[in-house]
Amino acid sequence: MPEITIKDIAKRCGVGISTVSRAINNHPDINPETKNMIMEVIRTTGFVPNNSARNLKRIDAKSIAVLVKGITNPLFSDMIKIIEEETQKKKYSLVLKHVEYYEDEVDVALELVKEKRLRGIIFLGGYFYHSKEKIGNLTVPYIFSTIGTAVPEDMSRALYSSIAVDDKKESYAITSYLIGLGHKDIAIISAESEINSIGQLRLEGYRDALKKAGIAFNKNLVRCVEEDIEHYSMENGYITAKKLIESGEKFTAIFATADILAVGACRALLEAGLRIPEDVSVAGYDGIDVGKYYNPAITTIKQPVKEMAKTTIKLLFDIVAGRKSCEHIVFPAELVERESTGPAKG
Amino acid sequence: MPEITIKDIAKRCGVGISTVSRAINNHPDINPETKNMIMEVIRTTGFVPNNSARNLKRIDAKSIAVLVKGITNPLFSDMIKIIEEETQKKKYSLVLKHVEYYEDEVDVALELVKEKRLRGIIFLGGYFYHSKEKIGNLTVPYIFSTIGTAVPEDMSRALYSSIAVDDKKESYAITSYLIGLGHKDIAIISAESEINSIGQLRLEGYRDALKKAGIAFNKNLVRCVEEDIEHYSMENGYITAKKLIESGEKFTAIFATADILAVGACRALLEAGLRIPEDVSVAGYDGIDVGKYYNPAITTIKQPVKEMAKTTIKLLFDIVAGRKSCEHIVFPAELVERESTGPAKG
DNA sequence: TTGTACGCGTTATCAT
DNA sequence: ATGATAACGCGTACAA
Repeated sequence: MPEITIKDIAKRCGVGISTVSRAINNHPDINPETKNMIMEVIRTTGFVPNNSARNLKRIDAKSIAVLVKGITNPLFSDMIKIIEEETQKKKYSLVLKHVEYYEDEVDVALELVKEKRLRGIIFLGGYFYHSKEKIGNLTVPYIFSTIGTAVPEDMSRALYSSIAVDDKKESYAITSYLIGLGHKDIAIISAESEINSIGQLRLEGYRDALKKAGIAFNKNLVRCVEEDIEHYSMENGYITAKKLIESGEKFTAIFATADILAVGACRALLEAGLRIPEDVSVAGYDGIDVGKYYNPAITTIKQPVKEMAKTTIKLLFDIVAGRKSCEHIVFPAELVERESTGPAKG
Repeated sequence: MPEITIKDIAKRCGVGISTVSRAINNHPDINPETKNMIMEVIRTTGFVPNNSARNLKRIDAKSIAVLVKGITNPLFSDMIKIIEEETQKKKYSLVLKHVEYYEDEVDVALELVKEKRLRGIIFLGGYFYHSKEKIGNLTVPYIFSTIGTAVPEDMSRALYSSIAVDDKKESYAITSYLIGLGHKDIAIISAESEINSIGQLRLEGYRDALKKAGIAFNKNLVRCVEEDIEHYSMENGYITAKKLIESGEKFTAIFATADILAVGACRALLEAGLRIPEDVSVAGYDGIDVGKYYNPAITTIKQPVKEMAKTTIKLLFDIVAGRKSCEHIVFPAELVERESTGPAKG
């Protein structure tokens, strides 16, 4: 297939290549008439400039990228939307790239930087066990926005920026809240078992809260989701809660480490004939929409997604502009009491 | 920043450029020793080939793309996952591209084809009012997978392929189901007012069903979602249902044209002290997870997402391989009766 | 205002 | 097995 190029347009118009280029890129020094003529030919001929060739030449791209690991995560949608808006305001273009779960996000970033001449990168999701040397190759500014992610503490903090919620602390807070309601047998549904994962951090907060209250830790109340299906899914929350119920282990509350798991857990409880919160209280984490509209509405730790997104993009532009270097910002989350939690039974 | 290129590697290794290229691309005719040496240098030096340059040269890309309009749509996640799997099996690479709601998907496709040398395209979401001439510029095979999309009938059917569910028919089916339960005052919550949108098609099915049953059409029972917030969202379902309730108009059932709207509607009903389905029945459309786990579980029209995705990718590869030309496949959906619908009151 | 010619980083072709 | 060189399509100094 003979792809149509800028040369063909030039020939057809009886002008030079550069004139066509000028027309395409809205350059000032070009005769409006010739420009119109050229644009007309381009329209009728259906010519589309080849981006690869453009990127290859261009030094100045004015674009940043968001690398998302896990498009399924509803928290990301809101963040992306805000990042898009702010990026547009700055007259930058945004490259949104979906990273497969088996891909290394830094490798993907490295490629993308060369390909698109990026000025900066935002990492959304994924874990970050990246060697210093590899991440050192990343010559453009980057930020780990760790909603749903854990940044290992051993990573040199001067090397990167991060925006995050303190998972351990917030997890501690909601567990303490349940304890305050009189609950002692609190089950936890956790999504990951790897070290430094958010699942682990949230689990730690839970343990700390129990310890503080002098409640013995019962490992039978710690339930990890199924490995072979999507970890963060209603289905997995449902299955895991169902197993918990059928195990006969006693509990009066469940802390699901994600709202999406909480929904599934609620369903399992309801199907077992248990009332929420009269028989069992359920608390979630994240603050996504579904928790608000569920019946009963689910008590949760709400992450300030919008503020975090705004801060993320602002920080990135500050760094790009040389106004700032690395920063590590931790946002407080909010405990939202709704209908799914109440005093412990009896 | 002095970007490191293949030339630098060649110099450093004391070999020719082409040898380095061969090493990178796993070409057969290269001495394993030199290859190892080169790869080692590449590793230590952190060299990453420039994709723009590669795409510019390459004839043979073996890649296809999915253009998604509306990442929020949970239906798409499942489809994408399957498409990814199948694509990998065929040793193709997949380019996933998010199209902004204000962008023209065909324009984006046109660019992408040139940039990435695509072999085929799958359109997910979006509407398709594309002029023949414009879409005629698309020289590679493409498929409109119309889950959540309407293909205008006036489009020359020989020009494109499509995979779809008959929105009108299925909408007719679920409305008839409600009528069969004795409902006469059935409200509908619809998401779009544009002609040929799925919203409209589903509305038509609803009207047809009423007509068939001899029930007068009451325009006060047709409620369109708010324009200024995300159309397909729980929030919008909630707001719209709330307005309906407060209007005082009488109804015993609601047909929400998307499960996600149905969830919001349920919440509004429950907050108004109405019981589901005793006072009001609620039916959705789509068959997404949340409907299954909601309380009450929501009766719906379930789209065979996985089968559709499999068929889509299979058809695309068949067309790419020249085994087939255009096809238009309509899938039957399934009416799933759950807890949110019951006999009409009184 | 417009056209010519070079180079961006890579792969493919053709010698060697 | 390896190296030199011509494209790929476009932007841009520079010349006209």
